[in-house]
Amino acid sequence: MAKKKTSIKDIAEALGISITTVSFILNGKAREKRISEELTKKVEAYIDEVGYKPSHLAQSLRLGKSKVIVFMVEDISNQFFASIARLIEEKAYKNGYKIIYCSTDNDDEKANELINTFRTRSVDGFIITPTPGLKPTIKSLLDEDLPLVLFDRWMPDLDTSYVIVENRSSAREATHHLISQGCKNIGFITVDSDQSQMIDRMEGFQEAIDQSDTKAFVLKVPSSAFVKALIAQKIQEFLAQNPQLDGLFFATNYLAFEGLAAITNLKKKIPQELRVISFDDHYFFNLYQPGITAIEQPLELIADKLMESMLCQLDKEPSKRVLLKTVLPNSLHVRGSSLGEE
Amino acid sequence: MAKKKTSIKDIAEALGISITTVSFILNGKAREKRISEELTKKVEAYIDEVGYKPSHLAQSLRLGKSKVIVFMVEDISNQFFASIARLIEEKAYKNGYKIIYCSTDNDDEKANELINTFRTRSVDGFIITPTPGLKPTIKSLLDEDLPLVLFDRWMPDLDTSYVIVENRSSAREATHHLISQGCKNIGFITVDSDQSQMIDRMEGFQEAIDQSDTKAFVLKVPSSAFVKALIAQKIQEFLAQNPQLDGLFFATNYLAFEGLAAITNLKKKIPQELRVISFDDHYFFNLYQPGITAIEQPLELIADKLMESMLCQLDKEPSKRVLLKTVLPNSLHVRGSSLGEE
DNA sequence: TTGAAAGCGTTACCAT
DNA sequence: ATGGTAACGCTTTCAA
Repeated sequence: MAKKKTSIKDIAEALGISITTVSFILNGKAREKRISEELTKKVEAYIDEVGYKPSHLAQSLRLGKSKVIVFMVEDISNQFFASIARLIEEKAYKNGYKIIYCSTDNDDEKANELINTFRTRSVDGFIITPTPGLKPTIKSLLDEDLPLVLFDRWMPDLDTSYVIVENRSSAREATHHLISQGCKNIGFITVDSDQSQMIDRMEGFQEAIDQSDTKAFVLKVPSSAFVKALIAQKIQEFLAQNPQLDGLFFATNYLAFEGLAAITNLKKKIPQELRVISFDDHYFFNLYQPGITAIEQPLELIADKLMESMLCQLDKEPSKRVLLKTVLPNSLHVRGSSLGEE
Repeated sequence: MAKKKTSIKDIAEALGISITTVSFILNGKAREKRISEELTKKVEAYIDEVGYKPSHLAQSLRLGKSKVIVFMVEDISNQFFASIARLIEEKAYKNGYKIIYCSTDNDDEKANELINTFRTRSVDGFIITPTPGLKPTIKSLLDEDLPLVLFDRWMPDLDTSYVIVENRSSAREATHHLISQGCKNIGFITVDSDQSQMIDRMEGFQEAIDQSDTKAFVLKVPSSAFVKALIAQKIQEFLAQNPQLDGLFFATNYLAFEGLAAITNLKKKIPQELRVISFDDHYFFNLYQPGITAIEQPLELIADKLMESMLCQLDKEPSKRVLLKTVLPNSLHVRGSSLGEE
């Protein structure tokens, strides 16, 4: 079929008019440039006929904008990130943007490399879940005035736009809930990392503990142990070593998944022997028997704010950009797993 | 900081040499073009110093390849597609390709629009989970010699590269398994759609039924009912109307999720009263009590083959491309949910 | 051993 | 009311 792609030049030649005229018509400037109705119609008809589509590449090169946003997360296959990906996709396409994704695995080196691949001005903006080691790179992005929104975590000493949730207060509230259900010895299971969201959750937990006469036990699963089987094993050991535990708070859902496996292995009854709660609600928690109490992040809102924060940078001059900083509330879904017997 | 981006021209000027020379050195052709060691070193040092990165955009325009692959699936937030996304990402980046994703929602019109957005030669290849209505568009992609790999489903009367799994035989095998566990009345729950993979699964189910003295009950959830709550309701009605059912085969995992909720609502015991099996294994199935027997698609292999099929088209001349057609085997994970009492 | 220049497909300024 | 043309940043052929 169509061997050679039609270009604006071909159209101009075929119709015996100039490239400029075609371009104007294509860009809806026919009126403005006072090109005759008649010619406009003719050109439009021809464009339709040959099915011409302008080259994004050439447009990007010329205009200096690629209409591409990079969505750089820890792991795109993680349900949380995948859901956000789905939600921002809609909004992005609606605004003429496409999304390139990539996963960092929380690996600084890999993340740095990826950012450097993209900063090659082939990309208009970055949405990133940063790791602490990314600070210099993020800073350089900022220096280059590249639109940037951090999410899930942020960098307290960098002036960036971000969308995060109230990790600390939600963790505190959830811990209070466990305490109110009669827990006296609560285990907090988190990852051994200094990502801001994890630190905040841990602090919220500690705050609640400090305000009560509950005992706290903390397990930080080393990120080196990040093979599923190993996580489960670590948790199982932790549970076995602390038989007095009557409550368990997982800092994120994939830890909870492994934890549930461990609990099942140990034949502990939820919630009778162990009350369980997790950060990051998941479809699964609702289906599990008993339902797992969880803190739900407002996905839709996060996605909304993410794109809003991005778009409001994309349009404007670097000088008069507004860096939206959003902190969103979560909601606690109380299900069977955390209820004390009454 | 760096206000103006450095271009190859800036480098040439700064060093008082020509653009060509810089370009040659950048592209590792210094040797080949016999540019002096000395100059090469100098240029490389300077490039390092100013942190120059070539513009992908300009390169793409010049070379006619964007090094971008579109990954167009039904729904990127679906765990299956998200997992594949994660796996092909690795291979793509390793080969210098980036991935733009988009979700079709199985909506022909939306999918068509998306494809047309991309065919604008800003993209080097397409990986697509097609819907039947996409045939003309896919055909036109083929006509334009755009590298294309279908997956999850295929289009029997189109000569394309694809990666699919053995839906029919796996469904047959799974059904046989249910029968061997004593099921006499098996319900098959699928979506009302003519996607090839769903048809194949259904046929596999029927084949097994036909070879036995088992009775089959089929529920096709209308895609119009695709709100989660509605799916669950449809399934619940189906179960209530067919109390004789002693086995249930879900054609895909999200149906199973809703089905499990329905079963829980009806207080049916798995597997004592109802043996359950699902297509598309999921992390969740292993954790659920009892474990849900499921057919697992070989994700890694699918991703491997997907990129292999893509890359082997990307490199070659349209005329001498090989269209890889891959059909991969699944594996049945037997868990508690399908075991007959003995 | 190096350089000039054409060209990829656009847009937009400046002419006419 | 239209058209010529430079420029976006790069690769590559041809010349020197």
